[in-house]
Amino acid sequence: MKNKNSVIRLSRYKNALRRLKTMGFARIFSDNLADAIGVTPSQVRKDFSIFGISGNKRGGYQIDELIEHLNNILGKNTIKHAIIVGAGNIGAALAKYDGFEKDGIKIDAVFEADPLKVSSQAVIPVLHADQMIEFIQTNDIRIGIIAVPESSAQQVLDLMVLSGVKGVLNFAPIRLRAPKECVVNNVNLVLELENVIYFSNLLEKEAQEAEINI
Amino acid sequence: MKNKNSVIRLSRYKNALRRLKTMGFARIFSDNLADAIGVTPSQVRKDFSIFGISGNKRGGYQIDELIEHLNNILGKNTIKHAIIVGAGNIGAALAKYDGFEKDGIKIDAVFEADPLKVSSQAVIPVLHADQMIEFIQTNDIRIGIIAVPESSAQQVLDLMVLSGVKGVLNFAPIRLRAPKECVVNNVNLVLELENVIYFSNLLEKEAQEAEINI
DNA sequence: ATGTTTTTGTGAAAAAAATAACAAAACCCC
DNA sequence: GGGGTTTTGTTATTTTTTTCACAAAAACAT
Ligand SMILES: NC(=O)c1ccc[n+]([C@@H]2O[C@H](COP(=O)([O-])OP(=O)(O)OC[C@H]3O[C@@H](n4cnc5c(N)ncnc54)[C@H](O)[C@@H]3O)[C@@H](O)[C@H]2O)c1
Ligand SMILES: NC(=O)c1ccc[n+]([C@@H]2O[C@H](COP(=O)([O-])OP(=O)(O)OC[C@H]3O[C@@H](n4cnc5c(N)ncnc54)[C@H](O)[C@@H]3O)[C@@H](O)[C@H]2O)c1
Repeated sequence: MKNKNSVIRLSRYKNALRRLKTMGFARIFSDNLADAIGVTPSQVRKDFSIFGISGNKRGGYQIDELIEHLNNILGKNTIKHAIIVGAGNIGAALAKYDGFEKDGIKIDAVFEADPLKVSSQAVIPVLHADQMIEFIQTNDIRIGIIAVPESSAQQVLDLMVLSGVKGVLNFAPIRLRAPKECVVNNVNLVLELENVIYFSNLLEKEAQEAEINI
Repeated sequence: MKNKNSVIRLSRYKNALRRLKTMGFARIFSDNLADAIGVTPSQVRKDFSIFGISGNKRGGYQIDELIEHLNNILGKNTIKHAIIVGAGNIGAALAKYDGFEKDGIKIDAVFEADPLKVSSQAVIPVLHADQMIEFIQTNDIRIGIIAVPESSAQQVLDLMVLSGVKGVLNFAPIRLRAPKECVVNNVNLVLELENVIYFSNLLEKEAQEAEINI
């Protein structure tokens, strides 16, 4: 898929822009934005160029306009509805998190297999897993978050796809198979941490070698 | 940084291998592994080639040997100690998660600013944030996880770096600045979800256009 | 007005990553 | 033990991503 990284960066820019806006900026230059998310100014302009975003020579970009534009590209100008499956550690944490709502993503419900964890009167209702298919269909949900154990993840995904879900964020550390009409994005936190460990080890090793070569 | 993606995939391979091993395999071919994590067999062999991992022509790879080798490269043959800062939604979820320990990562303590959340007798003790620096130094902690609000994240990182932390996994949705001797890896879940939304929208759009062009 | 400075937008170049291609080794079967 | 088959390991090729570089537009100064 071409420009995958650009899209990810667009989200980052939007994020940074919101912060910069609350800091009182009305306009922004490619190098401010670059600095805010840690890329080169060229990269910023290139990304914008790819998606047809333009600013003003010497005047930079109007923040409000830019955010609007980014939201349009990212399909975020209408509220997006999503569900979470699995009301365990991570599922519950996500359900309580207010950062999604701030970004126009509304978690409509959580689905859980364990009847003891069901609580349909909560702010974000926790419903029984059996109700998931119907809920997805009647509420036309397109986005799902999988927070169930590895062993049930594929099964949950299959049900989601069957019901009409088109995009999934998966926390189970396993590769899920989906038909090509459904996007699956995996978040593997162990892997992320291992990665940190690897690169920090590498840095330490390099530092030691540099010391020897003095 | 060169080969960054290869390193990430090495962790994936290791993960898949553990699963394949419990399924009874003793040997594995590049195409099995490729299939398990969703890449091409060439990619698998290329990755291994880069890190000097070799198998047997026609015999594939001995799983145990391979895991051992990957662990060595990833610096995982000794237990890695880490701390979490912030005992909120995500911090608590991570502390309870058993997936880290399975992978040789031990969370030694959680640090929290709110005295009401401190509970030093818990399985993984939740200590007061004031004790962090000393704990890191006396226990020689190199890895930290940041699970505090955006507004305190940079401050926490600075303290960590000061105390000797060399690698950080950050959940706050903000770019943190670290000196180059400390690696910072960001996990931004809102962004991950936005990404899913973008690409699923794209797919739907493409599907619609394809329909028109029949 | 005219020159100077700043900053964008993009095409060209470089770097990095992924894929393909295939020789060589290892095994199998007869 | 020779011919066929499988699978690695690596080099070559292609694709993708990032960076560079600079012309042109806009703002400013004088
Ligand atoms: N907790 C973490 O910090 C963390 C970190 C990284 C990855 N993960 C992954 O996230 C997933 C969930 O982790 P967790 O720690 O929240 O586990 P958990 O056991 O706390 O929660 C899982 C929940 O899913 C429910 N469940 C099981 N099957 C279900 C089904 N078919 N339909 C609906 N609900 C079902 C269980 O009843 C349970 O409440 C796991 O795959 C785990 O590997 C978790
Ligand atoms: N909860 C989620 O699902 C989720 C998802 C994505 C991102 N995040 C991010 O993760 C971070 C934490 O989110 P959360 O939902 O767990 O928030 P939370 O408010 O539940 O938890 C934050 C905790 O950090 C503590 N804290 C604040 N300053 C501290 C300091 N200096 N030292 C130690 N502890 C301190 C607070 O007392 C609180 O207990 C935030 O940056 C958030 O944006 C959370």
